[in-house]
Amino acid sequence: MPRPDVSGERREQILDAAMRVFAERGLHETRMDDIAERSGLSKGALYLYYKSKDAIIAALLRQFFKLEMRDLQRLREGDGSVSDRLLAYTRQVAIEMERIMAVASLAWEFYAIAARQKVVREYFKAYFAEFRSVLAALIQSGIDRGEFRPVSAEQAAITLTGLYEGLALLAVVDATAAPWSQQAETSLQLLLDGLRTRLP
Amino acid sequence: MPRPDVSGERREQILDAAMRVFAERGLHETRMDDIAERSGLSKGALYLYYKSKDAIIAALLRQFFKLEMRDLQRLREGDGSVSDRLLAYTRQVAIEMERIMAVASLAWEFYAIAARQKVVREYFKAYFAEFRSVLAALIQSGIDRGEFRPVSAEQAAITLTGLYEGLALLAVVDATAAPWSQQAETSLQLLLDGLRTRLP
Amino acid sequence: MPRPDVSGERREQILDAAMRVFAERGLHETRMDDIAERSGLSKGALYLYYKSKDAIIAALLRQFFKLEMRDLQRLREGDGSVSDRLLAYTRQVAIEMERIMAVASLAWEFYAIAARQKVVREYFKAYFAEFRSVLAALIQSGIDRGEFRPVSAEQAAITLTGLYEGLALLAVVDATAAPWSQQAETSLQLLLDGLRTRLP
Amino acid sequence: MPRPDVSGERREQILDAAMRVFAERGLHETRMDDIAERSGLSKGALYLYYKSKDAIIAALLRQFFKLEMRDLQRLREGDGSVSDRLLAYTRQVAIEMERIMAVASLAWEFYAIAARQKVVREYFKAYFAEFRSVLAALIQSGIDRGEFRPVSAEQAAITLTGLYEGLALLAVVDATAAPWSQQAETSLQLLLDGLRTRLP
DNA sequence: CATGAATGAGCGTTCATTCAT
DNA sequence: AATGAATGAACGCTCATTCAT
Repeated sequence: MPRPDVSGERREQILDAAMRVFAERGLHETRMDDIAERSGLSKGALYLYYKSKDAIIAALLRQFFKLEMRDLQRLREGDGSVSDRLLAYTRQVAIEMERIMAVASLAWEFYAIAARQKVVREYFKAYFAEFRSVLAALIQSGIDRGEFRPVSAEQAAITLTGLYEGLALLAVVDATAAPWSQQAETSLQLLLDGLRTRLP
Repeated sequence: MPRPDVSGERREQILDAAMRVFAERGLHETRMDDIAERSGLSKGALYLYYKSKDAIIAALLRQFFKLEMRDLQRLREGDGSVSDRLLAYTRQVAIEMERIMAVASLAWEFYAIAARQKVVREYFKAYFAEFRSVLAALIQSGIDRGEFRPVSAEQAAITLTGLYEGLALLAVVDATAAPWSQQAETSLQLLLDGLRTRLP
Repeated sequence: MPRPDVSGERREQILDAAMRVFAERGLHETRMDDIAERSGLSKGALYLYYKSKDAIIAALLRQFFKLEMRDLQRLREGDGSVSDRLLAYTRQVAIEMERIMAVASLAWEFYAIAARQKVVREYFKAYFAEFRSVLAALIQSGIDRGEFRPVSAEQAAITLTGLYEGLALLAVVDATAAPWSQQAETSLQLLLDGLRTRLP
Repeated sequence: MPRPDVSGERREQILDAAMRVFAERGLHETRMDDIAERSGLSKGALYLYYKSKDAIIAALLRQFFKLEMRDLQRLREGDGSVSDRLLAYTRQVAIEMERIMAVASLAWEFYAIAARQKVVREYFKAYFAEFRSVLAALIQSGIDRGEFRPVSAEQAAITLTGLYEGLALLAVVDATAAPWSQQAETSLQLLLDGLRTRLP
C-alpha cells in the first residue's frame, strides 16, 4: 500500500521554515538545528530532502524569484490608463509590504551573494529584465496612446524599477520617515508627472 | 627614542584590507587569516588593533558612514540652478561608481544586518535622514526660486534618495542594462521633469 | 524505537577519562583532544555532554566531594573502642591510598583553585566541616566513655584532619620515607596517646 | 664606565612580582604581561633575565625552598626544653602565617607539579627530608634527656611535619574554623602529650 | 640594556554533515 | 522514512617568544 508522496510537502515545510529563520537570524547565523526545530522535522530529515544547507539556500533563492515573477503578472493585467494601472499595482505591493519587509534582510543577503556570484547574479538579472520589460511595454503603450511624452520607455522602466527597490530599502531602514504605502504613491506621481504629456 | 606612532596607520591598513576581502568573499566567508594576509600583517597583529572580527566589521561600518557623510558635502556646495547642481552631483557619483560597486556586496550585507539589528539600523537611519535633509533643502530652494512646482520637498527628497539607491542595485546586478553613469542622469531628468514648473 | 539513554554513561565516561588525564598532565596541560581520545569519544561529543572544559572541571570537582563524602560514612559506622574504630578507618584509607595518590596532583590543583576562588573554597570548607564534625563526635564519645581525657573534641578533630591531609602530601612526595599505610597508623597512635586517659 | 651590575636586583624584582601574580591568578592564568607590569619592567626585559616563563617558575621554586630551608635554621637554634623550643617555633611560624597563606595557592600548584614531575618532586623530598631530620634530632634529644618516651624519633618527626602541612591547608580553606596561630599550638600540645614521659 | 610591536603555533569551541538504529 | 547521537574539519582568539629599533 503506497503511502502518499509527502516529499513535496516536506520540501515546502523546510523552505518555509528556512525563510523565516534566515530572515530573523541571517543566513550564516542560522543553524541547521534552527531550521529543523522551526520546521518540526529532525535535523536528519532535512538531509533527506536537501543535500546541504547551501542547497536549501539555493532552493529558497529560486522560490524567491518564482514568487516575484508571479507578482509581475499583476502588472500585465488590468485596464484603464497606464497611470491608473501603475498606481493600482503600487497599492497592491503596499498591501504585501509587511510580509516583504519581514524578509528584507534575506533579500539583501541575496543581493550581496549576487554581487559576488555570477550564477546568482544571472537570476536577478533575468528577474529585473523581465520586470523592466513589462514596465517598458506598459510605458510604451502609455506613449502610444498619448498619455506619456515620447521618452525612452526602456529607461523610464529602469527608473521605475530602481525607485521601487530604493524605496523598499528606505522603508526598512526608517519605517516612519518613508512609509512605503504613502511614499511609493507620491514618488510614482512625481515620476508620472515627468512622463506626462504637457497640455498647454 | 620613541618610535613614531603607527597605530593609526595600522588601523587603516587593516580596515582597508578587510573591506576588500569582505567585499570579495563576504563577511562570514572571510577568515581573519585572509585579512591578515591581505593587510600584510600577522593574525596576531590584527588583535593588537581590533579586539575581534566583529570589532573590525563595526569599525568598517562606521568608516562607511563617515565616507558617505563626507560625500554629502558636495551636495551642499555649488551654485547655479538646482537642476544643474543635482546633475553635477550625479556625475560626480558616477565617477566614483566603480569603486562603490566593488564594495556593493558589503553594503548589502550591512543593509541585511541593519534589518536585524537596531543599533546598525540607527546608523543608516541617521545617514539617510541627513541625505534627505540636504536634498530637501536643495529642492525647497528650487521651489522658492520658481524652478520647481510647489511639491513636498521632503517627499521629493525621499524619492530621489530611493532612486539613487535603487539604481545602484540595478547597476551591480546588470551593469550593461542599467549603467549608472548614463541611467542616473536620465532618471534624474525624468524626475526633475516631474518637479519642474510648467510653462504653458 | 527509542534507544536506551546513554547520556549518564557518557558523562561518566568523560569524567573518568578527564580525571585520569588531568591527573597525569595537569588541568591546563590537558587538551580537550586528550580527554576525547582517552574517553574513546570524539571531541565534538564531549560538548554534547559538557558545555566547556571548565564545566568538566567543575563536574569533576563535585564528583570528588561526592566520593569523599561517601567515604566519610565509614567513620560513622563500626563499634568497639574509639581508638579501634579510628585505627580501622585509617587502615581502610590506606587500602585506597594507591588510587588516591594517582589523582593527588589533581587534588592539589583543586586546593590551589580553592585558595583563589571563594565558590570552590566553600566546597572544601563544607567537606572539611563535615569530616571534622564526624571526628569530633567520635572523639567526644571517647571522652564520655572515659577512653580519652577531657580535651576539646573539636580541636582534636581538627588536629586529626590536618594530620591525615599532611601525611598524604608527604606520602606523595616521598613514598619510601613516609609510606602512608604504616606511617598513618604510627602517627595516629602518637596522637591517641596524647588523648588517652593516664592511668597511674 | 662600567655601570653597577643590576642583574641580581632585576632578577629579584621579577621573581617577587611573579610570586605575587602567580599566587593571585595561578601559574597558567598569569601572563608574561602581568609579570612585566607588576615588576615595573617591560615584557622584553623579562627575557633578558629569564629565558622563558618556565624558567621563572623554576627559579621561583628554587627560591621557595631556599627560603623554607632558611626558616629551618630557627628549629635548630634555641635552648630550653624540646617542648618549649617546638612551641616557640610554632609561634614564629604563626607570625608569618599571613604571608604564607597569601602564597598558599602557589605552594599547591608546586605540589601538583611535584606529583607529576620527578625533578620537582626531588626538591620537595630533599626539603622534607631536611625538615624531618632536624625535627628528628630535636625529638631524639628530647628522648635522650628523658623529656619524651622512647618512641621512633623519625616517625614522630614525620608526624609533626605532616601536621604542620595539614593544618596550613585547613587554615587556608577555613580560616575561622582552624586559625593557624591557635590551632597549631593546641595540636602540638596534643602530640607532645603523646610523646611525653608518663609520670605516675 | 631596554622596549613593545609583531609573530604564529596552538587550543577551545562550533556546527554542517553522516550514519547506526 | 525518520531520528539524533556522533564526528571532525575549520575558525576565532590568545599569549609566550622574538627582534628591530
